[in-house]
Amino acid sequence: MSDGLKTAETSESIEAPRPSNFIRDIIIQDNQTGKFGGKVHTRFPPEPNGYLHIGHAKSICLNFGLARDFNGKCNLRFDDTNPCKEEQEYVDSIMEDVRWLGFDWEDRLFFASDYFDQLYEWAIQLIKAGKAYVCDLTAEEVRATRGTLTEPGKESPYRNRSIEENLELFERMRKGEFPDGSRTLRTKIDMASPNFNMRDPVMYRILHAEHHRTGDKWCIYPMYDYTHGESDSIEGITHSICTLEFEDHRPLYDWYVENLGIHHPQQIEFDRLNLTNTVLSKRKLLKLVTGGFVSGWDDPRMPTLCGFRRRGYTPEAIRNFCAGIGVSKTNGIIEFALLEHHLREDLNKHALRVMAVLDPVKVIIDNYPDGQVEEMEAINNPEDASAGTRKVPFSKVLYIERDDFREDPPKQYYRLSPGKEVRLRYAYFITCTGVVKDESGEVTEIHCTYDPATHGGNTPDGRKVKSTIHWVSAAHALDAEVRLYDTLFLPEDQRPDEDADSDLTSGLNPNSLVRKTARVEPSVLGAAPLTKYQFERVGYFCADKDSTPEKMVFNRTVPLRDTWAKIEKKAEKKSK
RNA sequence: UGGGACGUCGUCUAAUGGUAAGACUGCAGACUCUGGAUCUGCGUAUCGGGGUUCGAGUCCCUGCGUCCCAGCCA
Repeated sequence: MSDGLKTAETSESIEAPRPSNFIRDIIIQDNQTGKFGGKVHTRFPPEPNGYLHIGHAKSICLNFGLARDFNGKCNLRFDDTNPCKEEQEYVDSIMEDVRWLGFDWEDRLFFASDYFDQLYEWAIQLIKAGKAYVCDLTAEEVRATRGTLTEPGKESPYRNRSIEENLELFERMRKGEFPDGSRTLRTKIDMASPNFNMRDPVMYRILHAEHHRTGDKWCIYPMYDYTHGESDSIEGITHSICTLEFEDHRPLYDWYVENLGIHHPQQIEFDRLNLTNTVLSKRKLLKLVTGGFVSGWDDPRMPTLCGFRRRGYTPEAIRNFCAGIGVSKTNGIIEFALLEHHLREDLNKHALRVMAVLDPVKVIIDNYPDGQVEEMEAINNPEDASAGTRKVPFSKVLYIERDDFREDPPKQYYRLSPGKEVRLRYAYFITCTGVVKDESGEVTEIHCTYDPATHGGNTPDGRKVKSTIHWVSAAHALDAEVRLYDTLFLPEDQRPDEDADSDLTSGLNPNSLVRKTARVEPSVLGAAPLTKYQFERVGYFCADKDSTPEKMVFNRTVPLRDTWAKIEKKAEKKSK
């Protein structure tokens, strides 16, 4: 069956097969009927008024992915019709993020503003056809005459101006003879339509504002509805994929290309991404940045692509996530855990293992020679033999994780405790012989003995130990700042995006960022920003852009799954 | 209460008139020099009511629920 998908000849790629979805079905059908001559041409059309977030990633993967899978093309087009909100900074960041995600628009970088001249010509064409008119009503008056959900609107008193007068007025609008908001060019359709978008929608508004690309060439700017379909048409787009809220706009989209008599792409709507405990609305993200609630668009707690990148997420993980969630028209919400699943899956395969202690307590190995240092061989990535091994210094005084020792161990706890033996990863078996405490009762030193025969962590007598813990040599470890992230919003609020005008600030998690000084094995010294590690038994970390050889800084990308924490939590619940 | 769309495990997606499947989550276990990874097992779903049909998640009727629309934003 020829369904337009890559055939054996072109699909040598090892990428997982993509599940079908209703949009692929439409394309397959279009290819069979020859609707677009078998061509598939999509576009990703961001407005440059903010940074891209994970929701955009879904659209990017969809549009570029469809083009790739059906041997088509995908354009990058900036929908820059509103000079008041759009900036070059956003254009630059969007291009960087699309590339980082792994997609390439080749030579097809476009701007809706590239089409302003053509759009203007077409507007004149519609005026001449008696299908558009200049309206002198103010914004308030237009609103007042638009009607309601159940009542039709009223026709504008200017609706039946002569074509000549409309032409002249529109020309004078363009020349800048009228102040902002004093007039609009409106499409003459139907003020009684049950669809508001058809009640004589505005095509052009007067805006004496400098545009980031066209400068002061224009003081009238086309509206989204008048611009989008024509831009698609100009670029030869076949399938114009957008989110559900534009469903009501489709009749207008169709109206413009039909009445202009130009190529008619097919608009298809899909469900936008919602993620639990995450805010994706542009307005709210902007507020988080401008309100100083985060350090910027790339704050590692932000769901922006640059935020995820800085946090240590990989493009592969995000792409796999987008492929995994599917595409439909159901308005749902994806659990954040699914994103983390794909993240861990990728990081597990690629991140270098290293030992770091986040909450250190001193261990002294009483029978280990003073001043002796041994280089222990450690595996860099058990999932990837080609990553090789490294040497980690070992000595008499070490740090281990405070949580890896219990003076009074609960049931099922099999790490270090008095009289118990554990393995120090890649080093020796040690047995706890006693502790030293301060006045407050906190353990300050754990004393142990080691078994010299267990060098490297192996036993000649084959004896087993229940637990292997990580460590660093006190004299050799680096002090590094680690930034531990939790959700930006209170964990119990699964839908912080739901309420359009929620306060935001009251729902913020005060513990979303915790800084600590960790002790890290020396091999990480000088790691470049974005270098990814697994701090063994703790989590995945990534060197931050603030990191320097003098002061290393690591972001916790995501913790490792912690089975013990679960067991303990359950036991706690039980005892209550 | 006008119009547009959508209702399948806790979550997301599939099944295109013919055994309701997969992933994530959860639970139980195996294994392990990471309580990581891996492996095994378990569990839960067709919004309700009618109808058509040998057979309905799928088609028809009807009810209910959810989302979107009254920007000179996109």
